[in-house]
Amino acid sequence: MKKIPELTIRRLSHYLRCMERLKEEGENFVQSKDLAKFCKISDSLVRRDLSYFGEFGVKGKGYSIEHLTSSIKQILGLEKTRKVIIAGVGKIGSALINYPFHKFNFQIVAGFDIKPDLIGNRLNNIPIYHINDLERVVEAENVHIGIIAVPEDAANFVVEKMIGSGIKGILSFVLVRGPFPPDVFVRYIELPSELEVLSYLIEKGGAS
Amino acid sequence: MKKIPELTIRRLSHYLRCMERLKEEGENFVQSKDLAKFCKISDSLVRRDLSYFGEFGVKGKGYSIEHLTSSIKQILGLEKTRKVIIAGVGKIGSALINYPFHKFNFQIVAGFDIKPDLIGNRLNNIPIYHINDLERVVEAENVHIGIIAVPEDAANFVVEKMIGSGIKGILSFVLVRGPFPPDVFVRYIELPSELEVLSYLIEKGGAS
DNA sequence: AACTGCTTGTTAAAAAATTAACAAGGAGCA
DNA sequence: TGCTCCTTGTTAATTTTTTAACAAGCAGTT
Repeated sequence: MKKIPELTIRRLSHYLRCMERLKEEGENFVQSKDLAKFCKISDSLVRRDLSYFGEFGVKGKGYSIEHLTSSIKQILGLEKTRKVIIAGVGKIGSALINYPFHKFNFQIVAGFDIKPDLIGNRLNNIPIYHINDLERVVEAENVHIGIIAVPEDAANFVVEKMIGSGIKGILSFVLVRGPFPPDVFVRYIELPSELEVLSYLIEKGGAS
Repeated sequence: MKKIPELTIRRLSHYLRCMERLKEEGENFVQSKDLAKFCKISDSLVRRDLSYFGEFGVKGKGYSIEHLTSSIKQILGLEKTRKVIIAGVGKIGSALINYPFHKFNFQIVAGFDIKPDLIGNRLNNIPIYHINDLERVVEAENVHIGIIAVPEDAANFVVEKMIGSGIKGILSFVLVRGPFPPDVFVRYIELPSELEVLSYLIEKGGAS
C-alpha cells in the first residue's frame, strides 16, 4: 500500500471534528464539499484523502456521518481506549489533566512531577506520582502515549525516561533534542510559534 | 516578491527556538545543517527558507546566532510587543494566562469570561473582564491577537466578537465556523487531533 | 422502468515543496 | 599573500501534494 501523507491523517482527524459538530446540529449526511468548506480545502482533496482507505460514500448523496465517523476512527486506531500519561503537572499539565480527553477515547491514567506537595495527590481524580515512578506505571498500565509539559531544562530527561519505558507517541510542549528511535513519534505543540506565525500573517497580510 | 509558504514561516519560528536553546548552551554560530538536524529536515531547506528574505550567513562559516535571531524576529514582525487577549479563563485559559509569553514579546493584557466569580479578579496579575467588554478593551488597548479557550458552543459567538473588535489573528482551541474576513487569520491548536495523529502513527508504524 | 440530477471515486494535470548539486566566496592557516 | 577548506546562496531536478476533470452510478422522480 502506498504511503499515506501525515497531512492526510491530520485532515482525517479534522473531518472527525467537523462531523461531531454536524451531528450535534442534527445532520446525518455530509458531502465532500461540506467538509471541504469547513477545512478550507478543495472537495477533491477530501475525496482523495478518503480514497486512500476505501470507498465510504454513496454517489449522488454523500457520506453517512455515522458510517464515515466510525470508518475514520478505525483508520486512526481509535476503536480502543488509549492510555496517556502527563509529565509535568504545573499550569499546562494540570489544565490538560482536566481536559475531557475521554470523550475522544483517550484515558489519562497518571500525572508525574517532582514537587513533593503534588506527589501522592489526585487531580481530577488522577493520581500524581514522582517522575521516577514513570517507567513502573507505564509498564504496569501499558501506556502508549506521553505528554510532556515540564520546563525546558527537564524535557530531555523526561523524554529519555518515556522512551525507556516503552512509550511510542510523545506530544511535547517544549523542544526536545533527538534523535529518537524510529518507532517513537514525537510531535510538538509550540504556543510561541503559533503566535509568531500569526504575527507574521498580520504584519504581511495576504489571504487567510 | 514571491509568495512565502506558511510552512517556511513555521520553520523560521522553529529556527528561533533552536537558536534560543543553542545560545543557552553557549554557541555563537550555527550552520544550516545544525538547524536541519534539529528540525529533521534537509540543510538545503533551511538555506532555501532563509533565502526568501536575504543573505544572513557567512560562506564557509555559518550564521551568527545573534544576527540570524534578530533577522528572523524582524521578518516575523516580532520587534514590537504584541498585545494578546484570552477569551475563556477556565482550565486551558488560566494555564495560558500563566504561560511566559512575555519572553517571546507577547503581552497578555486581559482575560474574558462569563462566570461572575472570575470577573473583576486578576490572574497572574492580569484583569478578567466580562466577555461583553471585549470590544471596548481591544479597541482601547490596540490588541492584535486573541486566543479562544471557551467551550465549543460559545466559540462562534466569541469569534464574531473578536472579529468585530478588530482583532486580526486568532488562535483557537476549538473549531469555529467560518468564513472569516480575508484579513483575519484563524489557526488552531487541536489537542484531540494531535493525539489522534499519534494514535495512527503508533498503530501503523513507519519512520518517525 | 427509464430518466435526470448530483456526488462520488479516480485519473491526469498542475502547482507547490523539498532535495540535490554546484558555483561563489569568505575564513583560517602556512 | 596564496592556498585550501568549508559553507552559503541559488538554480535545476525531483518528489510530493493539490486541484481539475470526468466517467460511473445511486437516489429520487415521473
